[in-house]
Amino acid sequence: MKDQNFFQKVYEVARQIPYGRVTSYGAIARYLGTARSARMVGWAMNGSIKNGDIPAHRVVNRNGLLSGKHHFGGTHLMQQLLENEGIEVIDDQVVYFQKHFWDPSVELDYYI
DNA sequence: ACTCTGACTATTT
DNA sequence: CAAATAGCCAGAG
Repeated sequence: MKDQNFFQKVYEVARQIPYGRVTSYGAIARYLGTARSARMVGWAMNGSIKNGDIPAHRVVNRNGLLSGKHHFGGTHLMQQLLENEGIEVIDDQVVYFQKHFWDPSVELDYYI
């Protein structure tokens, strides 16, 4: 097992994202203590696909843009999933992103 | 052991 | 205000 700790944490947090909510890579990274490793969060999400059970579609960049939609295999699968959860997505961007934003550092207390 | 890359973010031009 | 650049960490070749 090595330190997949990082990935593991990311997976756990991502898994705890409530239905109809979205968060940003940076928010997760910050929650994990590695605020500057937002990219790593995305990398972890990449593994989350094969890992499964990870609602990566609820994780977008800090702008609410579906940056990782291309990694979802499909074209607009990510957008469709979000819309299916009641999140308005226009032009690959989450509308009222701030309103749907879910900050793990705040909602999940400060530790996992 | 070294280098490159990447689903980001903040800053500067 | 929009676009370009740099900084950043950690995994994979």
